[in-house]
Amino acid sequence: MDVETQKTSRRPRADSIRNRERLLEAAREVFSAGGPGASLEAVARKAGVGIGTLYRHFPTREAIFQAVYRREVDEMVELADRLATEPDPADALKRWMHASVRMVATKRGMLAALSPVMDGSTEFFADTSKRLMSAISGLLDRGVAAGRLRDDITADELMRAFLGICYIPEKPGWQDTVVRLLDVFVDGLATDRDVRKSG
Amino acid sequence: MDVETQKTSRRPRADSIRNRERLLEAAREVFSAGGPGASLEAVARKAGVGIGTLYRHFPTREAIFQAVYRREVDEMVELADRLATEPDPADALKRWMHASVRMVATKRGMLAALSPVMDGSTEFFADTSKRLMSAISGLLDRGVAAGRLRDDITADELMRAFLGICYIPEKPGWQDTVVRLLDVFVDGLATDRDVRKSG
DNA sequence: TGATAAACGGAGGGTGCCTCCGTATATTTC
DNA sequence: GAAATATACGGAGGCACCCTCCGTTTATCA
Repeated sequence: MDVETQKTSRRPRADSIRNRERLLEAAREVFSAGGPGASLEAVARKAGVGIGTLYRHFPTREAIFQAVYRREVDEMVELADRLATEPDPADALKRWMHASVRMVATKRGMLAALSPVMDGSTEFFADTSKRLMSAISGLLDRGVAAGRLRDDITADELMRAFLGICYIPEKPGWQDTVVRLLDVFVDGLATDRDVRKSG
Repeated sequence: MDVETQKTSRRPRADSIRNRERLLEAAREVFSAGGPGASLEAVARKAGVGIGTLYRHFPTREAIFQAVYRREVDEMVELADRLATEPDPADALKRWMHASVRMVATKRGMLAALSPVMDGSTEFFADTSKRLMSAISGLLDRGVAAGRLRDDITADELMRAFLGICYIPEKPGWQDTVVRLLDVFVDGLATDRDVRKSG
């Protein structure tokens, strides 16, 4: 089962790896722009490969959605790790949320497209949301340990609040509103009111 | 413009009215079951009319979505009115939210399908959300007036909290979780802790 | 430098989207 | 009650997308 133990089989072909990469990049762009109605044939065209190639790499619509989503989550987790060195935990939390809002914004349609098909992907979402959770709780815990953030809010609640606030019907200025509300929320989390200067 | 003043033109044909009604009913069922991927031809088939008839009544995909959605909102508003006679305002609020969760649950896919197309419908959503708002604030105000609910939460905030809590990735037991969280929220709204018995 | 496993591309059959227009019928008029 | 006509109806047709299947191409291995 383990890839490392499969010495007997050939190693993956270079064009296969390259095309998979191109497809993921193209899908990210197409989904961002087109939302749920995005056509898989458009993705293949943008990637410069045949439609058959797309379907070999990602047998179902769900598979390619998930692959792109997983990549987004990776970036959010990485950003959280990078922000772990920030001097001010509340500020780090704000920055992480701001960046994540941008991702949620561009990927909103994708997530919307995903939910109806999620019957078989419960475990996939359990996994990714666990990773998101540990990213968010890393930032939160550090702030609590430093005595800079309240200790009566769990990472789970923080995530729910984050997603809930992001879930606002879009109108002009949408993202600004969300960012402001999130800042207010984090200000409320802070034990020290001085964080309010930023925004 | 007013229908009543149009005495000069013929009155609408009976079959037209009947078919429109059938289409709306069929659309409600198909969208509930199938989500955003639901086919308009399936709606026409279910309604027992030709596809052309569907498109004459609802020229765009958006139009039929909106008509169904408007009907749902009507029911939520009516329910709020009916609940206005409940003795316990907090209980009325809980009941309204429970029923609304059920609607959000079945219509989730529909709403998801709507958001990407919402460019031209900003004013439509402004209208319906205004009506939802007055329904919710009716229930809220009555509780505040009776001294049974806190007065520092606006209807707008209540609605945002309601929608935010509803926005949870679905997993088994999903709706139960939402109902419980909503109850907790309303309990928190109550000035008198005794309401906690229900649920 | 072959041999060949693996990947590639795109034709093709099916479905849905939406338009258009010839046909059918409900309403009105006489 | 019958003719006139405004109105609505149905579905064919052209286009895009979905997904499968398989003949062709090519990267790897010996």
